[in-house]
Formats: sequence, C-alpha cells, structure tokens
Amino acid sequence: MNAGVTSTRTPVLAVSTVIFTLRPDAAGEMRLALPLVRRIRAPHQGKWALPGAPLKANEDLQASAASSLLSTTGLEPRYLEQLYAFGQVDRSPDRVVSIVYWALIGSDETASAIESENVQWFFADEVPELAFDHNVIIEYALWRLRSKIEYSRVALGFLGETFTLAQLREVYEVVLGKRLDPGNFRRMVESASIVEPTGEYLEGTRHRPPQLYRYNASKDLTDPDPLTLGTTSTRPNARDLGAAS
Amino acid sequence: MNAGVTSTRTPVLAVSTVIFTLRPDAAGEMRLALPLVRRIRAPHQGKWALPGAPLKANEDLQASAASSLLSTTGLEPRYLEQLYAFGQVDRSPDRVVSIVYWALIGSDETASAIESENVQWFFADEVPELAFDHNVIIEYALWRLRSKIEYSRVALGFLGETFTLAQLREVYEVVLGKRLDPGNFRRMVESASIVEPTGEYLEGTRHRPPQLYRYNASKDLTDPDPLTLGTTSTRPNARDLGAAS
DNA sequence: GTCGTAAAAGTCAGACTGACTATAAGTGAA
DNA sequence: TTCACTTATAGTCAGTCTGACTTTTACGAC
Repeated sequence: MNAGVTSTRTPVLAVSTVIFTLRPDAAGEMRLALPLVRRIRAPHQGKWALPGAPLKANEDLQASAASSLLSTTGLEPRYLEQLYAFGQVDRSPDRVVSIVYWALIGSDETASAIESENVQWFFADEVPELAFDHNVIIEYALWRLRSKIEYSRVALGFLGETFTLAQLREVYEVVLGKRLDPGNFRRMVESASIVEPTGEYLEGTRHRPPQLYRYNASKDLTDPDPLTLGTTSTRPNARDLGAAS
Repeated sequence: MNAGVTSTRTPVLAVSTVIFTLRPDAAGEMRLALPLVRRIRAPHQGKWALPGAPLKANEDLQASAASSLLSTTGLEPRYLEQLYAFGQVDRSPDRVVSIVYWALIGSDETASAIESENVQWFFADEVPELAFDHNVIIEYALWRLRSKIEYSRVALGFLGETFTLAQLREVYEVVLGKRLDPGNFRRMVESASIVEPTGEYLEGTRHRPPQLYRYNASKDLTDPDPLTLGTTSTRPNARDLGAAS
C-alpha cells in the first residue's frame, strides 16, 4: 500500500461546476438534469463526479469554472454564479479546496454537449453515489436554485431568447416541484416586469397562439458577483420589517 | 526593483473574516463597526486589512477563519458564515485566493478584543482605503448582512443571552439604517416566534421595565453551512409565486 | 359552424403590512 | 404622595398581496 498520502499536504485549489438544465424523461415530463463526468484517475477512479479542474495560475475563478466546463462537457452556461467553497480536511485524501460554481443552460443549448461513456446526463433526483462530497454539493446547489428562483430571475437561464409564459411557468413548476396557477403566475410575472411581450405569437399550436416574451434586463441575469456590487440592485422581493416612515 | 513577482505563480489560499459588531460613536449613537489589522509585511505593508491568515493544511475553512480571527483580534464570534471566495488574478501581486467569512459578535463580547496600534475598530461607513480588494469585500459583507437580517435571525448575533425587544429593534434599525415602528416590530417578532420571553424584566431603567427575551432555536443561528444541509430549514419568509393547491 | 383547448382577464375572501391610536406600568421630580 | 414623563404593550384600520376560482377570448381541428 501507498502509506504516505496524508491530509497534511499544502492545500490545492480546484474549481467545479454544477450545471442544471431541463430535459424530458422517458414519459415526456420535464425534469431537472445535470451532466456528470467519470473520473479517470485516483482517487475515486471510475466514479461519477462534477466537471471541474485545478485552478490555473492565470485564470480568474469564474473563467476557470466556465473553461473547465466547456472543455469537459462542451457546455456554455447562460447563468453562472459562485456557490460555495468546500474545504473540509477529510473530503479528499489530498487536501483539496473546491470552489464550486452553479450554472443554468437552456435545453436548446445542450445540443453541443459532449456525450460519451464518460460524460452523461443524470436527472437531479437520480444522481448516483459520486466521488468526494459531490452529492452534498449537488444537494446544496439544488437548494440554492430552488431558493433563488423565488426572488430572482434565474429561471430565465433555462430558456431561450423568447418564450411563452407557459414555458416560463413550466420552469418554475419543475424546479419548485409543484403546479402553479396560470392566472396568478401571469399576474406575478407582469407585476414584477420580469419579462416583456415581443408582440409576436408562437405558431403551430393546437389552440390559441400564446404571446412570446423576452426578458427586460438580461443584465440582471448574469454575474451577481460581488465584483459587480455597485451595479447590483437589491432583491425585488426583499421585505421590510415593521418599517416606519 | 524586484522584477520577478508575476501573477502566474501557483495559487495560494488565505482565509479572512469580516466581523461586525455594534458600538456607540462619540455622540452615543450605535453604529456598525469592524476590526481591521495593519499589514506588517509587503505587499501593502502598513495599510489596514481584514484579519486573516493562510489556510493551514490540517484545518477546515471555518476553523481557519475562527482561529486566525482569534489570534489576530482576540474575538470569538457568535455567528460565522462563509461569504465568498475572491480570486481575481490581479487582486494581489501574488496569486492569492481569499476565502472570506463574515461574522457577528455582541458588543458585550468585544471586551476581550485586542486593541493596539495595529488592531483597531472602524465604523463601517468610515473604513479607510484598505489593502488588496478588501474595501469591495466589506461592501459585499455589508450587503449580505443587510439582506440576511430581513429574512433570518442573524440579528441575534449582535446580542447577548437575553435582551429586550427594544435592543433587538435597535440592531435592526442600525443595520437597516431606518427607524422601525415598535408595535409592528413586536408583532413581527412574535409571529415569527424568533424569540421567547424569559419572564424576567430588565431593571434600572427610568421607566416601565421591559421584558427580557431569549432566542428559541439558537441552533438556527449558527452554521448555515451546506455541510449541515439536512438540518437546515427553509427560510421563514420564502414566498410562493402564484402557488396552487 | 361547432367543439375543444389553452390564453388571458377578472373576481373575491383572507392574510399581511405600515401607520396610527390607546392604555399600562414603571421612575424621578415636585 | 402625586404628577409628569417615558417606554412597553395592545389594539385599530385601510391598503396591498395572495391563492383559489370563474369568465371570456381566440385560435385549430373537425
């Protein structure tokens, strides 16, 4: 046995990404899915893991997340945000601190995805046992997605340039795991002016053609990094507590 | 000149902490304050900076934040949570990725604080020009504190074991920078059952003695780490969007 | 034309919020 | 002892938001 691998080595930095999309299952139901890659070296060789790579010396963190994601899965996310830095001493035989990003991509943009024996899509509720603490990481990313969809516009990260309200609602329904009332959803979306109508209508439906929408401020969707703090507005739904005056 | 220091060295990991407390200014007004330490070596020698230290090989991230905070400032925070990992290539002449924590401590617990020529308290709105990107980091920590106080119980991190509703309200007022209606504040706090009355009353006031409260679930206050995900409840104020059934 | 379907608009009662008023319970001063 | 003062505590009320529900509209298929 190789006895020397202790956890007291100088910490190494890696950047990984949890990237979600929506895909239909066998029954045609839309479900949350994410790509995993098979580890090709020890530790945990052969197990599935999040896409990622060691941090390069001349690369910013977010750029590192994007580039390692692109090179291992072929995906370029529409939304990308830092999730958390995982650094428990015992999370790997080596001392690895993983700075994890989470990302969203539209179903229509996953066509370019690499799919092979070593890169595959999994439904979020059918993730196998992964390498390291990656199962915990995915759980946390899911929690963050579900929380954030309620007060921000991240849902748009799943959709293309234009979309119908029914499509947008479906995103919410899949992520939150419950049905939403179409009327109330429309009211919410319109009052929050998250999106605006394009004036065009979707054709080819079996019924009245739904209006197409686009989002107003695509800026708001990307890069909520503290690095852009000055330009970030406060959350739309933030409430006051017993405010006076 | 030393010409060789490029930013392409292998990344180094540091852990720093923004720790807030409430202290009275000269006029007796409570204000947000935080301790800074003077850098004793290059780069940015002599400038003020956040307390921190390189990550030790055998220390978890949060433990590293706590221990470096204790050794440089003498403070042991009541609330400690990861803030963000800062890793821009150009944020330091060396390549340093800083995993930053943010913390709260009660005014009554800052007595043990080291104060010297090289460790001093600053009001949050009077922070001088700091080393590295630490000004940006503090801005972000402030934003996070103000956001989080609205939907969580972090405010309790500023207070001792027991407190009056007026004291709790003052924390909110200072952090949010606006006055709150006492009656509405009481209603909010009671309906959210954030705290419970102890049955005791504060003495020595010039008026009717206010009841003392303590918090219900001190568990909820500490460690919102994803590492404890299973036990974390969802946010109390999280709202649904046009939910049906 | 009629039917079926989903879009889009409207209704309504209950909960919540912010502003405000009223009462109660102490201390210090007269 | 009594009064004045301050703050705790309780209550009121109108406006807004929310979830459930109903109605109307506009299209394709037949």
